[in-house]
Amino acid sequence: MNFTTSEENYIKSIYHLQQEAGMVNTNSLAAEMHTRAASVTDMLKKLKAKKLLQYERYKGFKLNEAGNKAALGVVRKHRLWEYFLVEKLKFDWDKVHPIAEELEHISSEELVQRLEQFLGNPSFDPHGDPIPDRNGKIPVIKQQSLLDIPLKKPVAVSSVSNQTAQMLEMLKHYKIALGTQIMVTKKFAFDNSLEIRVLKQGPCIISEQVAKNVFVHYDH
Amino acid sequence: MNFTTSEENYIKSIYHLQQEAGMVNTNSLAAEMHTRAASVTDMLKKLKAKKLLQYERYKGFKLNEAGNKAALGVVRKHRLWEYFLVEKLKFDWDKVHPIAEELEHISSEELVQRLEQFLGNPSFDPHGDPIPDRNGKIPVIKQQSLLDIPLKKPVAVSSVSNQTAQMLEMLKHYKIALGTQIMVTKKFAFDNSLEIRVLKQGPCIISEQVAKNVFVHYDH
DNA sequence: TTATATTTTTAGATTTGTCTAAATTATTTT
DNA sequence: AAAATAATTTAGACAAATCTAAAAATATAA
Repeated sequence: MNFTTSEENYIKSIYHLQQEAGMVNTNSLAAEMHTRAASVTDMLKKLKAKKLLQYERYKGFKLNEAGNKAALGVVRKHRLWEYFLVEKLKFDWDKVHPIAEELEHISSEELVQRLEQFLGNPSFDPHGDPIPDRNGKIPVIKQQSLLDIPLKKPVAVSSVSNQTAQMLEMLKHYKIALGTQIMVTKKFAFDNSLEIRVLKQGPCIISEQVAKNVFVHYDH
Repeated sequence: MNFTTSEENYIKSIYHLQQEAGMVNTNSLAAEMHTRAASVTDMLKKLKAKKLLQYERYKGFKLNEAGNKAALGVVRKHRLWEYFLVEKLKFDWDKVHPIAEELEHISSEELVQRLEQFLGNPSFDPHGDPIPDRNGKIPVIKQQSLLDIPLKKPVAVSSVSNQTAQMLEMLKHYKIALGTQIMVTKKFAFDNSLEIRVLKQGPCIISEQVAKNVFVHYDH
């Protein structure tokens, strides 16, 4: 099946909202996509006609099997291109998202497979997000928010869930990147901020909002 | 200045027709782009409004300085991506054109510059066509059609002007690629076909139509 | 449980790029 | 130079994706 760029963008956004928020509705999708509720309704009809989602007017909607598969295909392309941009073209990891948003719509299936091979079949993109394989299968790792890590346990950063340019800029300032080793040295009950120690850096304090979006795994 | 995909495609086609045929008119452009003359007229008005070409109704049209620069930007992206596809992703040279047609519309200027550097600043794409630099400057080499080469002079293939899949498939069959060393051993007056000797291959005969599109330079 | 607020959908318009068919301008032929 | 032919443009329509404003359905609150 072939999709327009616009259809792919809708499918991908629905997929992400279903993952992260669980709850998707017309307005939240419109907000996510910086468009209007009426436009969402229009597209939902088209996607239903293409049998990519269940949809009854006023009753909500949800990707079906085919829709999920389509979404994973776009996510796969996006993350492979991000990996390419960072690892091969040496872009900073906080600059690649908008470019990958364009590249993810290039249609050639052979291109994606050759790109994947060229990159060495990576499992995670530069933000730590898993790259689905050609069958849509996603690798999993056990990871927890930095907020939930006990004191003095060494951990390594495995992904960052908030990927706004602002967030990534801030992490760069703290010298926190994927794989960076971290230890939580103090927790402040007042505002849930954390004092952490970044490997080879002095201690620093990060807010609850930052910590919530940094995911780590135990490092031994 | 930013252009739509459609605008870029028109600009690029006008540029190519101006190079190769010298003569461009509404119908030939429509034919080149597999569209209708009326659509061409519509787009010409838009491109004129954007000051990319001279155009007076019924009087013909021609890219101006800005239009030429825009065209060279698209050609540059196309050829860099073709180089990437063949050299890095190991695509056959006769398969890359349609994919590069999509990739050439990715807008990031930084992407193009990093890609160029990653590829080692190549001067020619996998079909032997010159890659404009970031200022639109095109490298030149002295080359001639195989038709015009005297007997027994060793030459190397430098480019192929007809880049249809059919042509490229045929050259692959003859084991002729860029840089391949060739010698013309006989010319037949009857149909202007040539007997040639491809390095490390037995002699073979190619038609005038093929020879006309194979460009070579002297090889010493 | 009626009234109010929120969410979602429809109706109708707009933009971009395309098309067909008819009209206009230019070119060629006799 | 008039008539025939070819090239080009206009007029009007259409599809995709979007929008605004209003209507309809659902959810929440008094």
